[in-house]
Amino acid sequence: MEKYLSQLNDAQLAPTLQKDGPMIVIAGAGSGKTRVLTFRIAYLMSQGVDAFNILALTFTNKAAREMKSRIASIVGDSEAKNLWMGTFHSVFAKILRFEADRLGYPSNFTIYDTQDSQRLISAIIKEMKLDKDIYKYKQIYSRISSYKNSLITVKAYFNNPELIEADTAARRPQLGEIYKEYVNRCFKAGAMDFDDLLLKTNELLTRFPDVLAKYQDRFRYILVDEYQDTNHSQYLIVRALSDRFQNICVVGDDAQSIYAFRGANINNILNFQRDYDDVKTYRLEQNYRSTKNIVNAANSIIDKNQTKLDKVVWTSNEEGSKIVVNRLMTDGDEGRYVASSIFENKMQNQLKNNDFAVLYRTNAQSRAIEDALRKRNIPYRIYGGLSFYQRKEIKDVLSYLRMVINPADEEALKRVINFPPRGIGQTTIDKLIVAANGYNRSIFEVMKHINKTEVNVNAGTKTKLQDFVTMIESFQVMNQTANAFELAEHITKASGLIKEFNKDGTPEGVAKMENIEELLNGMKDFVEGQKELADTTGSLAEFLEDVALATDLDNDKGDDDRVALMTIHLAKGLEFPYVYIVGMEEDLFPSAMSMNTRSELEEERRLFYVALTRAEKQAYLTYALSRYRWGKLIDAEPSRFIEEIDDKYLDVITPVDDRRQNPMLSADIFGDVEPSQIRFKRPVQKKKEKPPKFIPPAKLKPLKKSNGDHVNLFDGKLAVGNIVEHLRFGKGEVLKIEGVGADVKAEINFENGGVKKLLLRFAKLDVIG
DNA sequence: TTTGGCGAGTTTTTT
DNA sequence: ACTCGCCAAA
Repeated sequence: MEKYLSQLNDAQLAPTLQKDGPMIVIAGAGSGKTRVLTFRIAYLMSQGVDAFNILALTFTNKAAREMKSRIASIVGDSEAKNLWMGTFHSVFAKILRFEADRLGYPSNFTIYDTQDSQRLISAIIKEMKLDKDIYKYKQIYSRISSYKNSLITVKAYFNNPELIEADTAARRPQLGEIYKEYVNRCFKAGAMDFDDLLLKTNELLTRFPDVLAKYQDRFRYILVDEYQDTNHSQYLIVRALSDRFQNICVVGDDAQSIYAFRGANINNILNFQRDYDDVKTYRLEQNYRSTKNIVNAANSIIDKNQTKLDKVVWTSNEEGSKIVVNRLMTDGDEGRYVASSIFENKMQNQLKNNDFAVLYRTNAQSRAIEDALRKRNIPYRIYGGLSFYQRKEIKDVLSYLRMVINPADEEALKRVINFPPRGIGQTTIDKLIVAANGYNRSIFEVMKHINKTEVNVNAGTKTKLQDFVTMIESFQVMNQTANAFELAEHITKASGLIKEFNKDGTPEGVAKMENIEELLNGMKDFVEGQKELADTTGSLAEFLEDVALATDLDNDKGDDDRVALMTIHLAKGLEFPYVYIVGMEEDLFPSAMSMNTRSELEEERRLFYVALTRAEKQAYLTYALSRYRWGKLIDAEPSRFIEEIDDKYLDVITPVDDRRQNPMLSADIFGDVEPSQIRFKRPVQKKKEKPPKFIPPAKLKPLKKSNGDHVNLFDGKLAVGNIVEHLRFGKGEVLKIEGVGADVKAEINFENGGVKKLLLRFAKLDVIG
């Protein structure tokens, strides 16, 4: 052990060696907090603490895995095996499964993801015949979510006139009723949503003192990473569990608190000293990650925040290069700049792709970067966004699997009962739901005993329902002998899913098949991987739980060399030699939705702090003067955060007074103003079209006249028209064109010289002449 | 009951 | 572009 401890500096050593009692470690960015956590756990074990008695809560399951394997390399595999490490959600999901009967849940309960929850809420709103424009399901979901995270149960809600009044004032008096029905339906479906995993854990620990005592006794040493991002629900769990032994070690950085929007409460870290007696406070202030320039620049930003703990992060690393700031004309230019800069850096400094990360505020920004990287043949990987497991075809397969484990699962049932189509329509499903509510049974049970019920459907439909039940039950039988992979493979065939996706041989269908293929391969790996680890079973139920709680980072095998693209939120805790922070624009970063209050703006500033402190050697900040948002090209202004950094840390390569390089910036506009005063002003500028790009056959619709870009279409045959709207969304773009012609291959010549090739399919036309 | 066409929304961040 | 919900026609 000694030889390991010698790797720590004095500041890191002190918290590592404090065995007992409550302690908080305020750890600046890059100060080695993971190291402290790892060595502290190893040290506890070397002091005779049983791994069985240690609980460590981390931010991602991947972080937990990595830490565990490092601990294993110090204390040995067999010792480390009994450690409980993972995210709040995954650890307490396991405990809840074990204790489920206390709460009246089956131990095989489903975990609803956000989409499942939102669909259920949407269905309830419809059933209650409420106006969907007032009761927007997404808003209702986030309202219910925040109630749950504040431990406001349905009962507590109805006992709180203020809440009812607030929702009534917001023209949503039925919110409580929706909440009540949602909770009921989840319960009957044997399902918990993400927030329930924490809420029900709290319920379990409060209602059953013997259960509380059991886990208090078990988890004698508790460590919590990223404590600044815990919400009220998580806070109470930690308090309850640590209450008996008070051996609680929390690690965090108030400057990196970025999850207030999902209920994280920065006061949890600010008030820790108040919550426990004799708290020892440690500070890790030496940064080992970044250059002086980056550390100092980051400090100069966070200084602008009022709410913070005293802490001075410093480093003895080299000075390093200044932070490069670059202005581009459009988001496309921004992408191309990032791609060529990465390319040059790679060539000049012999770097690998995974030395680079591109960070952005919103997932939608990844597109322009992707396009540019692809053109340059630079391999990349996007983290987050729509995850693999949320794709339609994957969720369809998973829903069949969920039905096998928990046939009461309402959302899974509704997805697959008529997909592929088997003649069970909406009317029938509605009747089943009504009956299920009436009998207080699950929909599946009602279907199974359809002949004993009063459900009014005709004989043909009854047969179809029974066939479906029989099919699911046959899968359940198979699940007793076959492994998860074999079963899934069988289900994709037997359910008709494969036939459905192969039916028309479209590229989309092929892509979907490939995804299903990938899912099956993943399951195969899972089954084989679990065989080697004797402690787990590799069961289907386990696979589904992993899938429900896995983050995108967790799936990263880290074995391929790619540039990382991700949101700043996802980048927390990671580090890269070269970091590009793109979209440094007002209304984008800081987000337009987060500038109403000081605390919101301060959270955005902390987010910027997190982004900048990911960089080890070099950081780049870029912004564009115009950018496609909501499908439209809009003007943008540089982010205030660029101005907040002290100039001496910056290398601004496109100063605004450099009019030679930037013909767009004309003298008339700036007049005789000093360059410093005009720093971030920019002239009004004409829209600029994207360079030529081949797009596959486009759907073209005649539109009513509007004043958009004027272009000519031409072809050997006949096609004339105007582009009236140029939209970009998701991964593609649409030209809305008004014109006349037949099905023709055409090119669009833009006035600035660009060319687009199109197949025009005019559906409805105003024929001229 | 199914199917296709139409219109609306998408873009704040996530377990 | 893509998904989702709604509507009318088959």
